[in-house]
Amino acid sequence: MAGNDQPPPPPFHARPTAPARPSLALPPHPSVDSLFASSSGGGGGGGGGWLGGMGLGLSPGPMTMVSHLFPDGEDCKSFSQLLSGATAASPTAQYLGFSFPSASSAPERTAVLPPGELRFKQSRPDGLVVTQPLFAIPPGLSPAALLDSPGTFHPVPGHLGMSYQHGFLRMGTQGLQSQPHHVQSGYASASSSTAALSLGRMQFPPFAVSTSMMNQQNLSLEGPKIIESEPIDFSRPDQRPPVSSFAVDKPADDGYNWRKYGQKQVKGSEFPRSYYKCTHPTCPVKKKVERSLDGQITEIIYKGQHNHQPPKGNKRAKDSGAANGSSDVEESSQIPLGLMPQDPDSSQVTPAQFSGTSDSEEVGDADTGADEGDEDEPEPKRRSMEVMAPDAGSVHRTITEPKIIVQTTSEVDLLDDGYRWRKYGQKVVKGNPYPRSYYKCTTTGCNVRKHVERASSDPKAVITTYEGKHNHDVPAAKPSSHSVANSYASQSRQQQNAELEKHAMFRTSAQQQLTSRLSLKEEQLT
DNA sequence: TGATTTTGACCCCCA
DNA sequence: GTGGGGGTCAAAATC
Repeated sequence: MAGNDQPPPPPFHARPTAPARPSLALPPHPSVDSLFASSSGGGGGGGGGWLGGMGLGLSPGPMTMVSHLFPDGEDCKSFSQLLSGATAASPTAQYLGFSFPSASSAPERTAVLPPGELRFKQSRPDGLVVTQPLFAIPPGLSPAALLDSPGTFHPVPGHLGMSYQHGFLRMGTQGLQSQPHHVQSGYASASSSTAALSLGRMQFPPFAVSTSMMNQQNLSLEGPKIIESEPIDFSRPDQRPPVSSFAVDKPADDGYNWRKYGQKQVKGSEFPRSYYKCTHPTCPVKKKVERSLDGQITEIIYKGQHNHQPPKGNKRAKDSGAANGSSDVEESSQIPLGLMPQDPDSSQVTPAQFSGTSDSEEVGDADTGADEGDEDEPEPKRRSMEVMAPDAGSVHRTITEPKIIVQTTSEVDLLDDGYRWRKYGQKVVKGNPYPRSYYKCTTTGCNVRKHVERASSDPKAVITTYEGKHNHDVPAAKPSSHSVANSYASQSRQQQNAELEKHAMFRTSAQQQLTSRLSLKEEQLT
């Protein structure tokens, strides 16, 4: 009995946790390009619909991108919103350092902070959309909680730094929503992972981070700045920088046009499931998409096989391409967020396909150069390739996987994070005179990697992206001139590890797959 | 006005 | 046979 007989779905915070569902999204169509051809039936239509472009060529990029920006006068409680606002208009916040701890999938989205520290609840901003600069607050971070926490969010004057990363920010914001939802879930959603938020000198404990932040490719620094200024009182509308918004509400853009014909709260899942049909008259293909509150696609299941070619020059593609200003976001909205670990049960994802994922992490580029020649291609497109390994299959699954830690290291030792690393790659990225470097933890058996990227405008501004979780303790401390910085880093590490430790048990097989694939890739490189 | 989304209701499968 | 749950329909709403 569905529908009418069903009692209204319980509030998310009350919903039962769902088991981790490792899966990989494989659009039924092999054409990578089609993935990016913005299509999807989305569009016009009334009602609300899809929040942002889900990844996978997708919209809220798999994430639903939402478009609310802080309405004037509205009491903004969303930390992400606050940050977004600050970022957008206030130089003060132009250099906010975010530190996202590694990769383990966070089974729960509530990060318990030490007494006196911020407590990031499961709440996720509900569809925050900022034009730019976009600031990403990982889903799982409770803006409300953050702000409500006494004495927690007080940027140190002159140290309120924000990593001004376009791509990353865009990605990150994709899933943000304006209204925080306190979701209590034990579901090890791949869409979240622990992460440490670093605000200036403040090291916030791990919190859930959406996979939307996982793609390193978007981590390019564009004009990071460190500005000395008074802390912003985000609670004051008058101090909130103006921000514009745009709405991105569309289903996964995989080159085909889809029409949503239903949505339902599925038992056992904390996320609503949307049903789409290919709009082609005779095409039987359908797909089910589950999205998390922050708009991220947590799962996509394709059913059937297209019996036609992807529409060319579909409306979506045309529209998205023309979008001014927001086009960037739109574009990013189509970027699959984070890793799309292969479904352990699926044999449809090949290593090559997966490499696409790595590609998005740049590591892939450095390692294999597989994307040589694609450099001129829009990153979102390349990124989508990772996920889209469209194989006309009957059922494909996808699930986002958090995994990258992004942290600006203006105040933290650029490379000395306590672990030992071996540089295995470096790459010069277009538009950035400084090469991106790739490191691998030297500890045997540890597959953690990190990618260090310097801002083109300020070599001191670095984004370190961690991938994976250390399976060992921090090596004996080594002398460092950055004692202070390291103390923060150390503290952060401890918190991260503690959190990771806590989440370890929830690690999904998907992540294991990821690890194995990374290993494979590494082997291929060597 | 047409396309698309929303959403309650209905249908069907299965334990 | 019954009820739960997933999938689909279709009117209404929206753009």
